[in-house]
Amino acid sequence: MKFNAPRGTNDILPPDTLKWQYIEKKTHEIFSNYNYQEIRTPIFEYTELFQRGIGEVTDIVEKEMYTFEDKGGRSITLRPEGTASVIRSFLENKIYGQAQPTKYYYIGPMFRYERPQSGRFRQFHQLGVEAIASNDPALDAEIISLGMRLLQDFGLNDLELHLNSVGCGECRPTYVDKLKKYLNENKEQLCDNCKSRIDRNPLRVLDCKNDSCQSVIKDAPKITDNLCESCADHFNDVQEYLDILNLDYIINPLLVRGLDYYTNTAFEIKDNALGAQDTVFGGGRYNGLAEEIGSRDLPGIGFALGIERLLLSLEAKDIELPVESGVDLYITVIGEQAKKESFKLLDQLRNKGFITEIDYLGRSVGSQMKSADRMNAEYTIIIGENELNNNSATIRNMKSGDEKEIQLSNLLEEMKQLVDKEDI
RNA sequence: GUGGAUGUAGCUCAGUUGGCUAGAGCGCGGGAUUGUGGCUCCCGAGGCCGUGGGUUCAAGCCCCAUCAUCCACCCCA
Repeated sequence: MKFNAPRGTNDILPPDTLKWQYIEKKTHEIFSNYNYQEIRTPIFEYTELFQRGIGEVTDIVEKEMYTFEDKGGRSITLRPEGTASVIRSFLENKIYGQAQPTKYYYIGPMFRYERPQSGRFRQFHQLGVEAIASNDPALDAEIISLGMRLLQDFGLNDLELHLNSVGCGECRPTYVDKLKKYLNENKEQLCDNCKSRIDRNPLRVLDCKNDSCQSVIKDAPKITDNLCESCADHFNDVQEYLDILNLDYIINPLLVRGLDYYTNTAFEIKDNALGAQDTVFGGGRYNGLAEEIGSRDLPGIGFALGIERLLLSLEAKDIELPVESGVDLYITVIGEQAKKESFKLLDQLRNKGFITEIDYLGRSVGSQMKSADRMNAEYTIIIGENELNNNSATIRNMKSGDEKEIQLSNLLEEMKQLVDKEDI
């Protein structure tokens, strides 16, 4: 074995690709239904976009980016997430000049340099939405319900929705100061990691799993008790809209998100059957992002869903996506002459829309039948010397084993009758 | 970046205290049926035992290194 796929990357092979196609198809359907439109941005961007957008002190920017210099000496980074690119595109293309809000969705690969583990890869795939230029809490609820609707359509009904508000530029700094003060007072009980986080990123202390830290966190001031009036109102309204939609949620004041641009609403959908990486999708509002990477103050909200994690979640629950594989017809040939006749027939059948296959390995009749069986062929069309002489073909129903010989001139018509295909 | 586990056939895995040509099941190919799949039976192909060193008369097994995979931490999708 000479080559491996690079660490943390995966080949997606048949029949798994069918699942991916199904997910993509459903995504297009459902997102369209909510009137979100697809946007496709580059896989790489100038590094600075992510540094500014995601935040210099985040883990992503500090240690997880695939950054390189191109031949022109520019610093380029493979996108680690989708939102910064979408907002950049929105601003660059002056979409703000059109009727608002703008509702986009995207689907594609993202890249982060991390040690792979269950549910985490260096190249992974997200589908996500962004609703830009409105601060309406109804949109927060719409985004969340859209994600839940997608999961529901895949058969996932029992995932936990965690909801929080992380405040805004007004109230968060005040809260962070308060939290810092509290943490410093209880510093002795915190793990080393958290001690150093008090100054660097105090919100992160909140989701430390260390037991001793947990006991400190339990009585720490909660962001939800320290929101300014407008943030508190927004948070209440989001909950009200979620209630209207009958969506269950868990208020989780400890939920913080690792990207700097989040404001107000933050949410994660977790599947506790998943292990350490249990967030299937997560997102929130990012009212400060556009100003950070552009010059306009534009609100926005979105989520990103990890396709690999969605697949893991389905697997954990033994849910099979309704994907179909196999062929309608398999042509079994006996002899060189029959192969040549059949090759024309193969083409005609395919032109009529039948998924049709033939042997390319010169194998025995038995083996050809076996192949037909393995491909789940509905019918096998057998053509040998007898049939050649009669200008006919023998068709065999692979389920019942029934066979009959029919004239080649009637074959196309006959197969239309027998094979249930709506588009034929 | 840190820690733990694991690398033997296409896949899942056996392989004893180191001891002759390295095994099974499944899958794959052929045959039993000179033109018929699923069940059964027979035969067959396919292994630098992850890689490189070392110890030994002798290494799949012991030691070291290295690479890869998995899991966890950090953090996130």
